[in-house]
Amino acid sequence: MYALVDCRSFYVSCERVFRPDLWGKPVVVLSNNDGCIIARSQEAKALGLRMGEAVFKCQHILKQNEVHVFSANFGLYGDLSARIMSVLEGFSPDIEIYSIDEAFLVFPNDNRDYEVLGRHICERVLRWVGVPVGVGFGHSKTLAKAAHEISKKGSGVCDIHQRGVTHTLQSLPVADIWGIGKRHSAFLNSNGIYTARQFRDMPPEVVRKRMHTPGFRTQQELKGLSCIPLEAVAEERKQIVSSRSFGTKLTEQSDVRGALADNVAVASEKLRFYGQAAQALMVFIATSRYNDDYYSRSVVIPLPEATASSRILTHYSGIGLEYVYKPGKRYAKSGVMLMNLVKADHIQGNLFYKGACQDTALMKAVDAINGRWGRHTLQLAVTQWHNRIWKMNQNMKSKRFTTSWNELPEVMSPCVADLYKKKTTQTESNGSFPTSK
DNA sequence: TCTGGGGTCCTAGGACCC
DNA sequence: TCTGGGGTCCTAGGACCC
Repeated sequence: MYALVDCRSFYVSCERVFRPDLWGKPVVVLSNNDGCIIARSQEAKALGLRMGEAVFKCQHILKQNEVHVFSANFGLYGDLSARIMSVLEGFSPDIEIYSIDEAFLVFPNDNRDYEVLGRHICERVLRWVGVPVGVGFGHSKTLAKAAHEISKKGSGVCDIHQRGVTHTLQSLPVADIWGIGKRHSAFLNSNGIYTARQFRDMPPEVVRKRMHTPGFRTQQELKGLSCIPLEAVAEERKQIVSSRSFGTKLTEQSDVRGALADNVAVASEKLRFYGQAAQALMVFIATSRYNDDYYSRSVVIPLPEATASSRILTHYSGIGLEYVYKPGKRYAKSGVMLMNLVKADHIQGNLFYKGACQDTALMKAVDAINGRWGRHTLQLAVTQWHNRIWKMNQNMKSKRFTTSWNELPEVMSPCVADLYKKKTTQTESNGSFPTSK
């Protein structure tokens, strides 16, 4: 039996852990640069705020309804996610961490009451971490996902077999099936298929012909035949991307070069963390896609030898930039993609290339120092970190409550709060600040 | 004026091999 | 006039996920 555990409005719930006063109030979390909405509380959804909506377009709704707005704080979300996953591991050793806010668990298929189990999971995660979750059960991952969809409208827990699969799939729109995206649901709708049940009962040859292997697998899964196995051990990464929109549009090549160097620093740190090296590097830059003169170029640079050195990768990113940079544009975004990844201890030498220094010891030292003192403590001079004008806008970011000693939340017990009040009134005149926390 | 970031899998078709 | 059969590798583009 598969279980899917999914956090409710995950980023919003993370913010609420340290702002319990925001329960029941409309809250949204914004993308990097505070550009658009990427998470909404139930109350915010009810106001008609849409996923991915540009902030400047719905500013009036946010203001009128006193919506609480947060800049993205991915460090906080990642840390709370890790805590939730470790709680879930206590329920089953067979776990696949599917995304930052979702995990699949596998349980023996016996006669136990799975909805009771589901409620235990919800209670424990809420009590131990503070984030509400929902749980769906089914004999395949797709059925567990479907059960979870249904659980959102009810108590937060659903065993699709207990409720009756056919009956449940009948109430699920085909577009809400895991693996059926926009294109396929439009195609299905145009052929009179609106519900998950109708899709499940379509002739398999038709599904295979029009939606190929992935669509066929999804259909099999809805019949209770598990085709998508649990991936308990994460596969090796095939590519690593780092890209960022700039806080302000860039026109100088040297600024773009600095931003690219930072993209390389972020991506290659991840690369080294996974013990991998890249055989090729893609560089891309773009102006705003919403402008008429949208300009976007990319170039792939094969490297003479696989590497994980930020110094070498930054060098090649500069060469790539020469190819794609066109003067006179207002650049909005840059990025790098590390490709054709191999294990760092299995690098194939190049017969016609003398081999560059891999900087292994240097990178190890850089990562150790940055790990201890923060990502931008040591970096290449080309980044021009302290003069960067591409800095992200993040004007409403919460603190690093769980990952920085200097930003621990302060808690006051009621009796201390009373003392604090008294002291504050007493000392207001001379301005000295009470120290009790 | 202002609009995010990071991934995977599958297929068709071209280019090549014997 | 008539021109085989069996394969691999690579890439671009499409579709999907969070």
